[in-house]
Amino acid sequence: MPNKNKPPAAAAAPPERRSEILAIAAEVFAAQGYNATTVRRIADAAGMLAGSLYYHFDSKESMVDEILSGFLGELWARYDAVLDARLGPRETIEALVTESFREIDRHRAAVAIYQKESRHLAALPRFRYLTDSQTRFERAWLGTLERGVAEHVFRADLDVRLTYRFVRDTVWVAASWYRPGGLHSPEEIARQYLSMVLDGIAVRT
Amino acid sequence: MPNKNKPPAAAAAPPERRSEILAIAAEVFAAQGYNATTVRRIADAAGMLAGSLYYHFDSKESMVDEILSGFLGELWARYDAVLDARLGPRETIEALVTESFREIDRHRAAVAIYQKESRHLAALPRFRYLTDSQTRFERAWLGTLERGVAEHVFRADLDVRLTYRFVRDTVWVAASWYRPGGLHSPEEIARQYLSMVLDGIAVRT
Amino acid sequence: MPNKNKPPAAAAAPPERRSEILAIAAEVFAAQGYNATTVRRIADAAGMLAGSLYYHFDSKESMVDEILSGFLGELWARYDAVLDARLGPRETIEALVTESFREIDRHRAAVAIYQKESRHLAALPRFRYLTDSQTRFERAWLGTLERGVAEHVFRADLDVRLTYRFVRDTVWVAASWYRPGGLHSPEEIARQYLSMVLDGIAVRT
Amino acid sequence: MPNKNKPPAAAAAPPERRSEILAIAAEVFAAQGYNATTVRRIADAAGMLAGSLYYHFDSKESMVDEILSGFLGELWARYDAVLDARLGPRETIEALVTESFREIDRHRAAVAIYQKESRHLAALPRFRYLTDSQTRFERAWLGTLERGVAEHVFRADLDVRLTYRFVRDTVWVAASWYRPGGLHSPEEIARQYLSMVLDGIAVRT
DNA sequence: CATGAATGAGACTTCATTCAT
DNA sequence: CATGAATGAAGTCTCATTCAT
Repeated sequence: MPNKNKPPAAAAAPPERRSEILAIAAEVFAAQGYNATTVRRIADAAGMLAGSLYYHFDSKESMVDEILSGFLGELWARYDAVLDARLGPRETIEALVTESFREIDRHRAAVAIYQKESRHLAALPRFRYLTDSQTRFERAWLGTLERGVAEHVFRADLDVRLTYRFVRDTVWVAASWYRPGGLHSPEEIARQYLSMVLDGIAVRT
Repeated sequence: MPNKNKPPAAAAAPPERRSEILAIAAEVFAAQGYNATTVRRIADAAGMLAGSLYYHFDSKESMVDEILSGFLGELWARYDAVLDARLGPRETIEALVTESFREIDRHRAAVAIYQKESRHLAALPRFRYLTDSQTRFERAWLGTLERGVAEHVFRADLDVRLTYRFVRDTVWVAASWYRPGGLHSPEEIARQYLSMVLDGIAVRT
Repeated sequence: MPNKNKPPAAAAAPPERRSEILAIAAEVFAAQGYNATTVRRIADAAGMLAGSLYYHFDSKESMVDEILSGFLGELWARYDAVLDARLGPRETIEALVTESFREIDRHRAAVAIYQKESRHLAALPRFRYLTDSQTRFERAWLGTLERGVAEHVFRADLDVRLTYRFVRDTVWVAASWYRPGGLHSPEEIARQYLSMVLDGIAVRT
Repeated sequence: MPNKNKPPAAAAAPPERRSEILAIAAEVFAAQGYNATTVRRIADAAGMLAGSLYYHFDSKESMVDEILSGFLGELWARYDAVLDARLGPRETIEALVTESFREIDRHRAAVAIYQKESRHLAALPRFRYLTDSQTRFERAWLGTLERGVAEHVFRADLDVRLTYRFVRDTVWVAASWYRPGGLHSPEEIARQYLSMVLDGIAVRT
């Protein structure tokens, strides 16, 4: 995935500038949308000329690629840790949601891009991993919900598939309004969100 | 004469072809994103040449404009009817959510566009009504939630603003997966969704 | 030169509308320039749709053609009358200038178009008569000036060719500011102009 | 960086290529008219592709802008020098005319463009300076002529306003036929022209 | 005679990308 | 590493023109 033109330097000497530019690019992509973002805008923000970006990256596409695959790689490391812990359904959902909001906290821009551009990009062969990830995603969440229903932890009268969609979307869309360092910590947001989804907003009678 | 200075929303005798094209355009915009959609793609889908679109519309921009303002106009007619009925907080939320899903059913494409492109477009003066609408939107939902808390219908331990965001997003994001004529009627989806949000997915103990 | 699609009506029944439209077109061409004038603008001014113009005329080009050839036809009728009268050089110049300003008074728009678009249009085969006219033009004026020098009516120390150019341009450029029905009659303008060119603006010492 | 927000007239270190292209563009604009000149034609003449022009310039419009404002800037520097010298009316007219023909000699293309396109372009806000310049222009010439009449240097029986128009037009229209390096130097043309305007072409009796 | 709708060529412009320096 | 200049494909839009009704 790294640039093919790059000198074969060892990982010991990490190209500082590279990830710096990537972070800038992510921010701009998130703010303006991938298509609407010109390579020049990224370069401007990075303090260089458009052409100079091509020393570091193959193409605009490979920038988002790196941004998204980086984010998904990290996300799955956390998700897998949760899933491998074989907690109960409710606790699994809680952990997944919490990790999701933490990821939004760490990689807000990447998540926003993922949320907005996933569908377009998935059409390109190079981004097949987006679809793969979504499949795994669905399996994990849907499976947990179903397990919860089977174990009488979640209500049986709900359409599991529908519930999955609601939950999935709400978590990720949060990336569009979340601002790191704001009033709420990711854990606090997760708690509030879980409270709503698990127990409802209505007062119990 | 059909072009230039035509009121974007209404017309005494709506030229058949116009709304036909608009529906097609909405579909393509929703599927590919506004920026990524070329005028030629719309024309192709409408069975005409790109240039011919400009007999009916001033610009690509004015097409989305008409799509979005049409959708918002209709939406607010329904919302206002609900709000004017002065129901209780829970019933108001139920009615708003139901109307929202109905609107998704009727104007899926428009809602999807609204969801995805709102932020970019709102930067243009011509689309200021998007921001205005969002403000009214927030006032209506937030107000109802707050009233519910005051009247002990909704839980007091939830952050109302956060809850508003969760609810708002989830409803509209549904436009990205909803397919009219699918398994669930909008009313059924609303019921499921309300059940989750109001009472939670966890089994009561 | 008339439209080939026109019903073969006799000249006895002159198509009123035709010359009406032509006058409007001339006005717009003069104001905006031939290239910058769209066929729709002419149609607007004539109270019809762009397509409808093509019932009366073959093309935008044939409109200017008719405007210019009509103007030049009339102009040469007058010029020829003057030249055939075989006046003295000074009187000939006076008469030509006077007729020119009269023509500007009658066909201001056509003259302005001639002045501005002549060069472009002359490149097209159909407008060769523009070049022909200019040649005849030069012959008439230059000849008169030379005759005047030979007969000691005009100063011998002036470059005749240069003088011709100055005189020619000044007369026609007047079309760009002249407004029929203004303060000065064409004859008055001609008198002022001739006074300047023939006797100079300096006080004689 | 050469693009966007660059002062249209001056630059400390004028990029070679830029003014080269500008000179070519001026030539083409003058020959074919601004509207009729395609950006591709300019690019062809400059030996590049149409799109490449946009590295140097914002738009076709900003090219004429730079051409015209450059020309007017230089012209006014000369005119101001003349006016500040506070010569007599006749000498002032002589100096202004001479400077004008010199300017035509230096910037023939720009003058021709100014002459032909001034009116259209002045409608655009960006070209308001054209109107401003024309106002100053009128003030300078008209004022000098009036002073001349008051001082009995110019004939009192001439309409000053009309004379101003004749003189103004004739000088500038010369740009449409003048060829630098031709038979006559600008000074020679000015002398001939002044001789005609000041003393007339008729032999004194 | 005129309308309404469309065509098709071509205009200006944008932008990712390349490459010599 | 970065710049400056250019490429070439593609995009939005304009406009003269046509034609069935």
